[in-house]
Amino acid sequence: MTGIRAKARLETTTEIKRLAREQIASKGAANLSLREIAREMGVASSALYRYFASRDQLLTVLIIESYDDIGGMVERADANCSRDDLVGRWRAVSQSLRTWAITNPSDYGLIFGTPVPGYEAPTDTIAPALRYTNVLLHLLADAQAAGCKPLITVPTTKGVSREYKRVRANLEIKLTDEMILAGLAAWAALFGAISFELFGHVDTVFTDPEAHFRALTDMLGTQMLGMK
Amino acid sequence: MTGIRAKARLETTTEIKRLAREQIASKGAANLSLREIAREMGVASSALYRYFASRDQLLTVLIIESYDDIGGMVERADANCSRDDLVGRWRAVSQSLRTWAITNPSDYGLIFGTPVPGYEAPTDTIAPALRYTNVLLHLLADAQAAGCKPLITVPTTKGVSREYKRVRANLEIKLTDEMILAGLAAWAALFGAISFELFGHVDTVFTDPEAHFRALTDMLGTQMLGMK
DNA sequence: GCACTTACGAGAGCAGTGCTCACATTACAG
DNA sequence: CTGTAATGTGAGCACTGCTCTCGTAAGTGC
Repeated sequence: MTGIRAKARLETTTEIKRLAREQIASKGAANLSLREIAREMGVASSALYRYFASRDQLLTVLIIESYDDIGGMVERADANCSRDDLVGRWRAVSQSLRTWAITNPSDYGLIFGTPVPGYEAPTDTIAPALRYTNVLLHLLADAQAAGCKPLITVPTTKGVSREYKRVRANLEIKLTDEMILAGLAAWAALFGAISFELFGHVDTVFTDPEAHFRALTDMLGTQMLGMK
Repeated sequence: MTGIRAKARLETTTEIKRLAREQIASKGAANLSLREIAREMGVASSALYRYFASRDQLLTVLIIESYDDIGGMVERADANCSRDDLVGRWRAVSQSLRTWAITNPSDYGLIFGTPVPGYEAPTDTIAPALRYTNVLLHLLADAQAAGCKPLITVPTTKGVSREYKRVRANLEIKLTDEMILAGLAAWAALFGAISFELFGHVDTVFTDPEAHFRALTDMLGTQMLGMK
């Protein structure tokens, strides 16, 4: 395997993925057609199977790349802020998420939308999927270290404490129950709002969804980061 | 059109829908196959087109029915509570939503998941889609009438106020900006949490997602309904 | 009760899909 | 320079949504 073939292979692979993304964007993931990709590339459809074992595998690769893309985006947005500007970091992170989602709606749907039936996310997707989550977790940890406390707290039941204990163990970050709850709430609201906007559940109501999104995330930030 | 044919038609129609739901549940909406339905019914595939103009139209009908189903569910949950027990109503509404979503995951995906590509939701779906939304809106209105104020408020910008003005006009309910923001935040968090749970983004973390969900909605209720 | 219309189902057919396989070609390695 | 492994081909299988023609059966007006 000298350079020539390897290079050609890489080029063909990326070209396939590029055309696949194009198709997904214009006609949706469900209508992704390998034959059409082949047609556009002026090649026999069977040739594509030298590069991807199946349609599903192609989709998986695209999903992993999307996870990495969004992860990098969020990491960069966070890194651009001064470490102790927690509110600013939260704003940057949430804004970058929404921006990415709007710029790549089909990729967002691929990740956060209805799972493809019978499609079991391979373990390869787990690590990339955690990248953006880790950014928020570190933000929460830093907030806690800085003495932030969520504004609203509710009495936690035994069951919840047990669950959050498990979360703590999984994450190796020792957040308080209140912080975990606040973080998960903000997380859910964030993706709920983005999904609503993207999947067309609010488009008849808002003309400027970004304004609302800013107000929403500001509120979430206030709740989550509380008084320092 | 005397009874006999009309009755037969109704029966066939419901049977088609039943089998379609079965298929969607087992293999996903994208893999819904009219031919397979026909096969299971022991009938020619073309016969189905006497009942539904296309696969998309069948999907639309199913979506509308799901909207009505979830709407009725939420309405009943709300109606079962004493009118002035606002916290209880919020709990009932959010719980019933999650329960419905978990009981009918494929229907939830149909409504709140990635839209089927190229599928433009017909106007017929708008009215049923508003049923469950109205329940929350009336809850918010009652809360405001009872003197509730959201706990956390953020300074609203001009842009947001303008947007919320439009919301108010559309809804014919005069909620304050703070109430609208709190309501939308709770709404987003609710569906974000349910989507995460259903679409498998948290199943590695929680063993008892309901406990967390309860804590989450309690917190949202506290924020939204505040001090009476 | 009879003729007419309408609803319904059958089955062939079109264009598309994912995927497989035997076969040729071509680039690389020893 | 020869053997091997990677690559592309094109036919083919089984499937899909959907259309069209055609025969039959059910309901309707007189």
